[in-house]
Amino acid sequence: MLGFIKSVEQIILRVALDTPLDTTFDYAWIVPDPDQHPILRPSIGQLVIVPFGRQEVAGIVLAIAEKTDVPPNKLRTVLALRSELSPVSPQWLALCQFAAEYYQRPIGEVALPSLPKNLKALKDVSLRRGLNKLEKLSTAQDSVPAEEPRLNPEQQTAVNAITAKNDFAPFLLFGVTGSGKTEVFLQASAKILAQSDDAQVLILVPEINLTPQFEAHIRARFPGLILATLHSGMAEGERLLHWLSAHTGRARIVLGTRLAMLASLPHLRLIIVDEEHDPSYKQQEGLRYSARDLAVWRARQLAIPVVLGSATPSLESWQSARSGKYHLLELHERAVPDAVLPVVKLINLEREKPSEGLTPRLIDSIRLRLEKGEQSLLFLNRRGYAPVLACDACGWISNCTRCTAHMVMHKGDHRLRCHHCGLEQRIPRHCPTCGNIDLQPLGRGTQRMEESLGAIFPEAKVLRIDADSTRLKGSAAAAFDRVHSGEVDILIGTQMVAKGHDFKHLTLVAALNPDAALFSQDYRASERLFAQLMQVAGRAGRAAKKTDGNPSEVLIQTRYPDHPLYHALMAHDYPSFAADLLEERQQAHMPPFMYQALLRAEAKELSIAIDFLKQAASSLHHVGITINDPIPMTMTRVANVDRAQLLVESVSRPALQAFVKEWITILRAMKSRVRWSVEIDPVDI
DNA sequence: AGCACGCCGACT
DNA sequence: GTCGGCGTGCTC
Repeated sequence: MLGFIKSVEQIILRVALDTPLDTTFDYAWIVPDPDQHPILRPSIGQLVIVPFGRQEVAGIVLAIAEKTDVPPNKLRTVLALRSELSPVSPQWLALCQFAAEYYQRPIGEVALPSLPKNLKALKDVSLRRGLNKLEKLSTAQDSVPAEEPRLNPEQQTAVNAITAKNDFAPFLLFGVTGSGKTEVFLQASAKILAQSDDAQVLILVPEINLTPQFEAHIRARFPGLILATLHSGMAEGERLLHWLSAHTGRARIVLGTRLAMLASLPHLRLIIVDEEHDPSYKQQEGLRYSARDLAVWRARQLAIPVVLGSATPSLESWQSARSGKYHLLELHERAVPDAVLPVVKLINLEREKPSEGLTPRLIDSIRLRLEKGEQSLLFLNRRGYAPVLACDACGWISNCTRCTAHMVMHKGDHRLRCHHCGLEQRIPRHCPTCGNIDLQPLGRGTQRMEESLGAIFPEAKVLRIDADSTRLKGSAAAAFDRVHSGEVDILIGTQMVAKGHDFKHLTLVAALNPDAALFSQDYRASERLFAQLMQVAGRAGRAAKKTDGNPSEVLIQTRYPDHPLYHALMAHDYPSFAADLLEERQQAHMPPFMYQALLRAEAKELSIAIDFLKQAASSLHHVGITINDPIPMTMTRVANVDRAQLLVESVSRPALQAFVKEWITILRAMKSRVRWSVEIDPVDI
């Protein structure tokens, strides 16, 4: 009897769980009797199901120990070991560990949310199903790979540099739209994949809409390869399958958005971040990580190359390239056949009065394109019909009752809608305060523009692409297809239309009202505006030269035609624009010459949030750390919650890290009822 | 974060 | 009489 009991061996598993509690959790694992079962020993990186309070949750084994400090009456036993799933690698755990420390969150809150839900399910049926499906994925392929276009010398230099050595090497690939960055990505990938028969390449794009066309490129070029895609728009079953194919090493190329950065990739040999400047690489909730920054860390850890590509790099990356931290690869020419840079012209709104938001010159230009059978793209970064509804008689305006924001008029479904909290109501028939029935929409959104265009050009096919018109799954792709097919004459859209798509029949691009960003509170607004306009301008430029030798045209309606941003844009001169901004940033001690952390606080009343931040500000002082005054956020109230923030700065990243780490401990101990969070390297301030 | 327990207000 | 509000306490 005694002998039998002695043979039951217990070991301790240290497990990471998805909870804000900043610890790991110890569980007992009873090693089954080796006489009856094959020896089943858990290993580090294995997925387990454990009891946690009254719940049962998934966790990851971080360590295995002989004993624990947890009192025996509290120690509970692992419910199940997902041994059919190979453990995640120590390198992947190290990536999560790094992200957890850098962004000041427990590791479980990094590692577990990055796994597909079906993997973490209490029952292992979906995992089994996924693994079965994976088995059946065939690599057999009979189609012939599309031919590799010849590279121009600059592209060739870039490919050679990227693939030159088996070591960490960060590259900034700088080149305008059409300069052939994609081709560099594809051929560098091809080389890396050819170097070993298990190598994996990770390619990140800023948004879901861009995955299909990149996917098409990859499939054409690598027909025999298993490609996994990872983005937030996937069904859970599909996501599990793709994640598994990456994790097991079967997928050789993984294409995805920001969240793909945290995929398990055991044989990762190259990371590519396309449009690296794009703000969507920064997660804006939960763990607020920068996928681009993690890409560079992960590449260093694995001693592999990483390529950041952009026509308008982030100032952070540009500065790193200037300082020699990154290797700059430049593509000057438009490598795509028949492509020339579009001509950028400004239309002075002070001199040319617009009607319905369109100046006569712009209307003439659109008409000209219509007559030639070419497409026009109008860029207006404001969805809805009108940003606000107002009463002329008493001054009432359609403010949201829960936010510091206007409710936007949406004409189609006859509603006022707050874009921040989702509050909706019918458009009132008369003014809620004075009863006046003549309510006026103020300003112009894409819907109203669409309506005006229809009236001015009744013969033209007008298509609107924005978040509202593409709400249904697959409708965005369908809309873009209609543009590609040439069926559409005039395209009106928000920033959704600015990214990625090359429209072959497009020869006119117009920015209708970009000025607002010039004088924004947010010092990054002009950097973003430049990138956005450059990007939207890049949509044009193929068809015109082919037909009549004229380059495509970009028209910008502005009240500030002398603004340096527009001049840099006309000259297609990102480097001098960036040099000016960097000079300003250095003078003003702003990023990338300064590191920042932001403490945000939310409360029912602003004063409560501010008081909390004041208390936080005085709770800790370090040499070399600047603590600014608490300020209400620009949009103070969202969904009936008041928000304020406190910026902390330092020229030293480690000093800032150390400060924040200690600070968070103090803030937790304050036991305030205020909801707060700390963000490292914030982008919206 | 969840989730449960716990003690006070307006309802079938 | 109870359904349910959210305060606070705990999670190996």
